[in-house]
Amino acid sequence: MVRNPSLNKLLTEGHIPVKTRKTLGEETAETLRELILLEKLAPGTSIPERDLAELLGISRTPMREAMRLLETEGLIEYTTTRRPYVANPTFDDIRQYLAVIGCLEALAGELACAAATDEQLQHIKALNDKMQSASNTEVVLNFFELDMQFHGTIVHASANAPLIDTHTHYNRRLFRARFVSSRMRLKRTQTLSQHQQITDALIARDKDRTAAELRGHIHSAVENIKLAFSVDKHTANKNEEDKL
Amino acid sequence: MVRNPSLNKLLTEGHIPVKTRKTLGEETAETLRELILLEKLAPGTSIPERDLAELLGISRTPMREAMRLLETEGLIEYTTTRRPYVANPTFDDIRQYLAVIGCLEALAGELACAAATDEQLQHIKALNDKMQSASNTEVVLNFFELDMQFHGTIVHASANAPLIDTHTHYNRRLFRARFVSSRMRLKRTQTLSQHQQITDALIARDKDRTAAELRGHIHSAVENIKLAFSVDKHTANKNEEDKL
DNA sequence: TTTATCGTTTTGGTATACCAAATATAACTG
DNA sequence: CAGTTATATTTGGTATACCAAAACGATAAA
Repeated sequence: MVRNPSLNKLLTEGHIPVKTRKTLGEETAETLRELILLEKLAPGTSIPERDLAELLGISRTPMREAMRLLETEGLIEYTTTRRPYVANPTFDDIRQYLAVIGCLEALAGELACAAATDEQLQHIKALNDKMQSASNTEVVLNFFELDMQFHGTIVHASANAPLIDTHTHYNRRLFRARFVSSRMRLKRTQTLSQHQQITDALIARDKDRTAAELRGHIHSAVENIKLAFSVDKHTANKNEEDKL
Repeated sequence: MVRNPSLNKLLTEGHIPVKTRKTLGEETAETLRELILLEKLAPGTSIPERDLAELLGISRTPMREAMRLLETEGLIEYTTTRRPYVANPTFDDIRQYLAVIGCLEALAGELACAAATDEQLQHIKALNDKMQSASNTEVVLNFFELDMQFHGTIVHASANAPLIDTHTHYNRRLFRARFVSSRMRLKRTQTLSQHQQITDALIARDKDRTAAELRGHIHSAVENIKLAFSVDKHTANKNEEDKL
């Protein structure tokens, strides 16, 4: 806190938004996360603490902290002898993640029906509109970004902090899978119509319908990713053969 | 790994269950967690790294690691100036946790209907039977233990590792609340009848009914904890007054 | 050629030292 | 005496050193 009593009072009363300072380890976690999600660090890569710390010009202490953080997020795993490496989830892992995130988003949708402000609903609607109209003209990455934002905004509208937090974690584990899936534009019309249904249900503040729509949406995400996964593995194997 | 190739083969083929060695930080996290859940470290208590490390006879490094772990579990929080203290959730926080854990358990119940082995279902039934018959004779703590086991076993039967993990985390955040609630034996007959319904639905492997029963069960947990919370706060205030 | 053995190097775990920021304490001033 | 300022102490963040375990590599034996 601040020494000055009168200033301190201001802070205590919460008029000024105070954000806790970020530690070097947390910042490192962010850059590490980006490296992993953008596949600068490919799945399965082993990541010795020293090398990575040196690479980023920091000591091992905050690097370890960052790696521990990413471990709880499921982006980094450890061998039985505690050697860290970038997680490389199987399709079955991903299906499990999706089962959970589906249930989380359904809950979020339910809560959002009661808790969302009109502004938030308008924002969701705006995102949906943008996706609907721009689906053909926009480049793939933008569409993907919009998709993530759409879901994220719904979850935020639930106003349930731990739910938002847990959702974020699962989203990170699924980032690559969703990205790959989105890249191949599978069933985009289906995706768009589902988004439309979700948006409508939300604006009507219809809990059950919103939850059901979100559940169905994630359910078809499983199918899309399954397809994307098999294609991806196939090309990966071809590359392997090329190397041999 | 092991140096000997033939031994190594055994390990790789997974015939021998290999558990990754626990680090001192993780062990410390466990003891710390116990200290917090058993209120040896009361909610709100500030916990300086050095003191606590010295208390447990270890250096600050693993202690920091442990505290970081408990932070992600929500048992430890940090002030804006990064001073750690034992989390002290409000009733509203707890309600938010319960909303999430309710949805998680409902999902687990659904999955368990398809994934559970007959042995697991029998185990769940056995736990329920034990609670039903022993509810009057057993001491409070045993009843509480059985209750936790009952729910935990259902979640495990879902065979969804990340779900189990996330559920464990939320359970820890709710441990004290549930314990306090359980201690005052509110609506125990209701609890027992709900457990019976859940067990029946599970054994019938009826997804929808299981999910619905679990949802309802958690919903009444909110009511119980709400009541317990107000009583607890009241006595706490009385104690405060006693001190003055 | 394959497999076991031994010495070397790498790597994660832990303890410790140091610093800057934050807190507590004392001195001071209106 | 309330409130400010200056000083001392505590505390968390980071870097670094050291150790034991693990991985590596070369050599020897079957």
